[in-house]
Amino acid sequence: MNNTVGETSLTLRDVAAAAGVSLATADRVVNGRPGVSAKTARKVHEAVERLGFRPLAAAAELARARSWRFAVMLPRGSNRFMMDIADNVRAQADWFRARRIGVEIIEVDVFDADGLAEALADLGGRFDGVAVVALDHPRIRAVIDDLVDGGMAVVTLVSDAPSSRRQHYVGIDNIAAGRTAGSLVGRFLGRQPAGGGNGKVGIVTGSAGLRDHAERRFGFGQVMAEEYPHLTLLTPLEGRDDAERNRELVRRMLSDTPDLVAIYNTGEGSVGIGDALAEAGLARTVLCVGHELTPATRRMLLDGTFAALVAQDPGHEARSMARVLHALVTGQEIVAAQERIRVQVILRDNLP
Amino acid sequence: MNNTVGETSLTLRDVAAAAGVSLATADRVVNGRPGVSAKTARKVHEAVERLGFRPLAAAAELARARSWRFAVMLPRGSNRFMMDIADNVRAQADWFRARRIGVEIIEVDVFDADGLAEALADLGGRFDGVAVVALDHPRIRAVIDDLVDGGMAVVTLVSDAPSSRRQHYVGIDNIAAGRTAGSLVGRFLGRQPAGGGNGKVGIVTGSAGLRDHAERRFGFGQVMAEEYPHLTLLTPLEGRDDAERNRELVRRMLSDTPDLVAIYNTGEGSVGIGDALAEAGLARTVLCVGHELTPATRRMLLDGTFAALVAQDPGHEARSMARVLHALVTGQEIVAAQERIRVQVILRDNLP
DNA sequence: CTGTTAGCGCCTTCAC
DNA sequence: GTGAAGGCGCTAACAG
Repeated sequence: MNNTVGETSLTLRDVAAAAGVSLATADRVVNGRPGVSAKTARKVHEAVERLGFRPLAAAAELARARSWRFAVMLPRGSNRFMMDIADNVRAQADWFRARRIGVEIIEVDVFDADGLAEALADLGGRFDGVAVVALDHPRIRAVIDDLVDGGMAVVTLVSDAPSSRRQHYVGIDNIAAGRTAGSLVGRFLGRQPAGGGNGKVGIVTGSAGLRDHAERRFGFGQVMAEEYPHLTLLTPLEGRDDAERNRELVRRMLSDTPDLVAIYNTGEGSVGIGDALAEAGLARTVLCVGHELTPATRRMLLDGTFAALVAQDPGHEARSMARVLHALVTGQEIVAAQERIRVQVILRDNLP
Repeated sequence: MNNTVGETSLTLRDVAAAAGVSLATADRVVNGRPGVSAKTARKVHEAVERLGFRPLAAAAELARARSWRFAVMLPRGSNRFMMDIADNVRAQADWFRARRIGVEIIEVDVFDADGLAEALADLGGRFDGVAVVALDHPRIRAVIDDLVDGGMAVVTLVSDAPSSRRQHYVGIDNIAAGRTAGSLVGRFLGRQPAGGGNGKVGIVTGSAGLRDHAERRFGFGQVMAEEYPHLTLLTPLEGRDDAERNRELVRRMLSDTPDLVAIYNTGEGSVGIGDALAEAGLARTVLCVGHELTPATRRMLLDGTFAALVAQDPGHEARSMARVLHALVTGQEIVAAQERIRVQVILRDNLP
């Protein structure tokens, strides 16, 4: 076991000397640029291995002397979580500037695939990289693939388009997130239902068409069916992530379902659910689990209206997006473990 | 709302010109070095503000042309979690090398305050920064303060020494971690005890003297007393984080306590608990919550022996330690949000 | 296919 | 207290 990490500075010049070639040739080999004979390349590679050379990132960055332009496409005028992402991107201004990266945040209407597709296509040529909250739609896939073909680095953010050739997805596994919510609901209710009856579980979702919400519902349903068959899932109600609509939906749900024991919200607008429960005097009686940490959900976690939240960290996502795009355009390696976005469980006790 | 982040390259030379001074003077002001009159400094600061200048990190790093030495002090021959930290430090070899940082991992006997103190004192002068799994002990505090006075950057890792003048703590809030474990146990058991009796909760801990374990027990006890008074906590048993000892303790606990409903392990060696329960045919009957994700706890989470784990991410901690030490020695800013180590809740469904 | 050379933006002597 | 000049390690023109 070697306990010393990171050796003393060894420069490309040393490698070139060891391989008996010029600096420029060594550089070409190390960076995989063309114009070097196989034999020479081998000599250089060997020297690199033998000496254990790693280029100094700072010198490479400085010498490259070029700047980058990234675009971040977020859903227009939407929910708090997306605003958090945007804020976290802005909070990285210094980080970007220190790397000569200019970032433009572009707002688009995500629900409209054609609009998103056009806005994306419009980016071609003007940017070196894009992060986009995607829709898994044939048109979107096609545009993403065109951009990638055009040499642009493309990462999807929060909502993936797995069928496209995007280089990376910055976001959580939404099926796992749904399963996690399911286990929390199931375990918190207890395996033996207390009240005698078997209990109904209501589901509030943003829109049946959004991939992330659909995946969460799927994961949630899986766990319920496998592990908690005594609980009955009600038909999901679509509130479009809007608190007001959610409140109306839950009001009706409460009057229609006397044996409602829990509610799971796959998206935003949880505060409407809390309000409806409070009106009915059922806060802390009906178990609630939702997604994402916002001022509203934090408050409802603290006052017990929500028992738990399943969340992703917008700060981590914004930073990961920046690092990944930067690594992609500069040809650096991506540290997979660092960029894996965790499915977090937040209780009142581990609120950050 | 400004949607463009990170402007075009502006160099120190531009700032110097705008302020009507030389490059060297502008540099002195920007880096807070002495030898500049107040009036000149003001002119430069003003130009920096007006133009919105930020130094290019890569150029600064390259020009500084100096290397650093960091030491990482970990408990000797200890548990899996510490090995994970060490592995993650080694996995960053490239990151360190790219910044001219040499890292030495030093193993010490943590339980021995005098030995740790000596080993730490021994570092003076030989390193620019240290990360240490600390003991909150007067001697340790004194040595840390001496090192800091001597110009060394000191961060505590996993276990803090809050009374010292260490610049940063890389680790979780252990009271919050204990509270989180308490809420999980309480909620998973159900507010109304099912079996008629009120139920006993066993506690296995590493050593009463370790600050992190003590804090976890404290947080756990708080939640139990406040929220689940119907549950009775048994006296904590010390198994020194050893699986074999833990197995013995739990065997005895099971025969002494017929109405045992749950076990909380504040430390390592959870596998011994699982073994004892399996022998008694009580796995998945007695609820278990423990700490840290290892191959053993992962397996027991998957087979249902453990219901949940409260964890911290050793990869995040190793990277955070590296970034923080680097920022401290190079005088860069620390991104607090990025370095906050989260108290994670891991269920079978959100296993990474 | 290979080598030479002039910077990238900042920091650090050294001289004034 | 201030300025001039060289160099950090690598890249990208340009020659050869």
